[in-house]
Amino acid sequence: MSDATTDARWRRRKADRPGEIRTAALDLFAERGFAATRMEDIAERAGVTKGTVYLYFPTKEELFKAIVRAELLPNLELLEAAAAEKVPADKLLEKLLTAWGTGLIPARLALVPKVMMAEAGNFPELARFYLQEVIDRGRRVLRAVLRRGVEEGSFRSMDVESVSYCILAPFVFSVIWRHTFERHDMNPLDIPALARAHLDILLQGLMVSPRSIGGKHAGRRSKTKK
Amino acid sequence: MSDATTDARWRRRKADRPGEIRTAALDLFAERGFAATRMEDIAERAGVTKGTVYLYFPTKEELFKAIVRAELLPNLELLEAAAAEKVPADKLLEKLLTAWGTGLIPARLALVPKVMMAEAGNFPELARFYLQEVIDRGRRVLRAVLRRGVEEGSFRSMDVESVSYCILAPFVFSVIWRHTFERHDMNPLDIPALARAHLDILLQGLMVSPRSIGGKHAGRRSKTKK
Amino acid sequence: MSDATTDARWRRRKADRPGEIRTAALDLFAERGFAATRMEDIAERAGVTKGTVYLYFPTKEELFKAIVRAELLPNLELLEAAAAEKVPADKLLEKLLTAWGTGLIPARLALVPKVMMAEAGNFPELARFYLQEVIDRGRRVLRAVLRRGVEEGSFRSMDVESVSYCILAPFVFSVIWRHTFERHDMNPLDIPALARAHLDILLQGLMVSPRSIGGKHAGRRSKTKK
Amino acid sequence: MSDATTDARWRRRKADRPGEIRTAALDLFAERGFAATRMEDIAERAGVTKGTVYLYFPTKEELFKAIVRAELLPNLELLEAAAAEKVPADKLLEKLLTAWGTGLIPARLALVPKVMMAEAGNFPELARFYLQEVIDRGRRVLRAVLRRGVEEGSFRSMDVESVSYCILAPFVFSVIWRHTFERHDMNPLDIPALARAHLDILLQGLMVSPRSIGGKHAGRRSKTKK
DNA sequence: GATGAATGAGATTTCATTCAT
DNA sequence: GATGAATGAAATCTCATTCAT
Repeated sequence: MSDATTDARWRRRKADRPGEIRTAALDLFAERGFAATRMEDIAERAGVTKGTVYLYFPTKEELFKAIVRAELLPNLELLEAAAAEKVPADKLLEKLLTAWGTGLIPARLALVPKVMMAEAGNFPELARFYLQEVIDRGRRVLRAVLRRGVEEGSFRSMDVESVSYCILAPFVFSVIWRHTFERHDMNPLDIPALARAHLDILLQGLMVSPRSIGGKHAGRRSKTKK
Repeated sequence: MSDATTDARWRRRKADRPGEIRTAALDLFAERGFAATRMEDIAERAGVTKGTVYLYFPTKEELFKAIVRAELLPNLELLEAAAAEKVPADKLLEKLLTAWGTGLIPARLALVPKVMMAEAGNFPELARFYLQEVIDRGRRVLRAVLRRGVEEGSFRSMDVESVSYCILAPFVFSVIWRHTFERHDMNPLDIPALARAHLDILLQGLMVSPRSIGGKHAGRRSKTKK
Repeated sequence: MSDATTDARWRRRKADRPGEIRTAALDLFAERGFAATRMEDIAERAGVTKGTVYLYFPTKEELFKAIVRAELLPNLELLEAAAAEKVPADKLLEKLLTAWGTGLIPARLALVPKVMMAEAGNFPELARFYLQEVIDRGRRVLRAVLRRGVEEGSFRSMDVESVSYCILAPFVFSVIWRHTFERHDMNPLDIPALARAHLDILLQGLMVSPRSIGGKHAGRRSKTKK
Repeated sequence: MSDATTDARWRRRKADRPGEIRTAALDLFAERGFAATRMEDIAERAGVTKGTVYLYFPTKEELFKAIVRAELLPNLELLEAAAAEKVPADKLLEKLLTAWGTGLIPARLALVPKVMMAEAGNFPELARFYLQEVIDRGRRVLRAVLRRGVEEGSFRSMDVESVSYCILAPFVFSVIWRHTFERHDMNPLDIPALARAHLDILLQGLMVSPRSIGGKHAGRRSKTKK
């Protein structure tokens, strides 16, 4: 409207408009859901006007799909990197969970899954696509690590399919938690502690010869045993 | 319009309309989300018309709140029952996970949490209410069991707060999974197997002297150890 | 609808349902308007249920028309009585205004006009009907009185048409006032005082030889005059 | 849809949309009442579509309130102007009534009061607001004029409160009349004649030494007296 | 006669989308 | 490229009316 506005909108001319819009939209979709998020809200958070969003994305649905597609790559790269590591399986598991616990894995990474969980019913194709391109691929990596651990003799024999879910579950859980209840919770989730506890249980529960890991509560077995 | 239709609408008068509507609505909310569910769809699934829904629930929001409130009681009763059991902590844990794995805990119980996860951002008060009345209470029960297990000498010392989340996570995870990806998944989640694997890992991971449990893959430690 | 015999039989045993419903409806129509009044509100105020209203009046519109028709008779009777009086015109005018000021003319009588004023646009035929059967007839009576007064030599020559409106206006005005603003007004309309003032002005303003009337402020002319 | 339509809807962009919508709405509210007027009708009369109305007014109720607020200023300005005149009270009264009679006071001014009378029951706060900001203020001006007339010696002693109502009544009455019955009436209200008759009665009725005013029927007292 | 659960047409309101500027 | 006024389809919600009991 005013000159100031006009100036402002040109000030960031070089900025990545589509990226900014996707980011704004993803945040809002995660917070309110796809249907409850208005295009105008997305535009506002991205610092543009409604019309501009349509300049880059023909429909709200396409915007959503673009987000999922755009977030796909970082996910896959992370998976690729994880699979490439050539260390013993138990060390790899420890590394992954530690990366999660110490915040090396960015929390934003989980926003698409969070939205996906709520909207899979309304976007079946997208859900199928996501399931195959990200989730199944991730599970395959995880199953391979577990199988390698068994072959290496460090892990007990196990139902790798089910165990892979057990390993993923607390991660998925924590993601949802942070985006749903944390804001209202008195005692917010202590992710590092959760990661430590999870790792401890897993190593104790999966390894043939459990070994102690560092931490407040972990690895006291010998002591306790008397 | 036709006689048949006219007859039909008066035939089932004595039925529990509010209950039927709540059930239909909860199913749809879980499937599509709150905003994406039309009142008319709810009515249709409940076998009534739009107007009838408004006869019992003044707004869509109130319908949602009524659902949460109505589903509260069964949840709390289940919790109460779980807490009342006077058996060793590890037996109790086993019992709970077996109940889940064998379908004794109805899957519908988890629909409200599923919807809550998607809608907490839009219904902050309700989220807070649910968090306190169901989730916090459930966590307290679980923590008490874990603490008792430690005191009884069967569980290792642990960070009960974090461990309680690790125990809950696969349950929550499976709930979400079934309502989001299962329909598109080639290999649907094997809940009994997941429950067994989870129990195995937990007992191995938490107990001072792990004991064998029945199952395809579980409890081979002693053999292997040797 | 049903035969007179049936009506009569019930009238003795039970209350006059149609009358009660009309009364309740008229009150609400005057308070909120026709469109803003719900059939259920009418039923409730009449102490019956929705269905019962439809037992006596096929539609909301017919209920309104029935009210207008039912209130017609008392109005006409009042007019007839007024016209029948064989007294000098100025005495008659005084009598009428005194009747109004002292509450001899029931306030309810004006509810239909009040509603009519708001709804004439939506019920053109009814408005026309009311205009002819009540209003025009009333004006004719009033004009006759004025004309007689001029002929009798007590009133000045005048535009009887316009003067008849001037006489009616404060009455109509007070009716509306009471049903719109009085509830919110600090100084509610003092009808007796208004009637006295109106009469004073009229007699002073219309008569050839004005005469004093009783009252706080009225009839001080002679004194003031010197 | 068609090209012509598409063109048309962008053609008059610069027009004062809110004002046009308020004007259209006020006309319809006065004609049919608030509840009986559909937003779509308002839009149509304003030459826009439903959605556009909501672009400027969040709800139908707010539109009504905006109308009342917007019409407030012209009313108050008129009052201010009336009060500012420094002429003898009887001259002022004459001037006012003549202004009304000759159409110098626009009839639209009375639309809000007309609607207010029908809707006061549904908008109590607005009624109270209007009563205080317009009506009470208007009455105060009128009472001051009357009191000044008494002090100046031109008016008889009187109950200024009641007399102020008597003066207002025919004006209010005529407004309602025109918007309710005139369309169905064979003999439409002759406002100039009504204003003349009213002024004649008032001057004769209120002044200590009545003076003749020009007009067909007025001021024949001396002749008649004879 | 009386009831009130159920209906569905129609109102208000929302918001994704369009397009002249 | 960017804007935002305008649109209209589709949602929520209301309520006059029906009819089995």
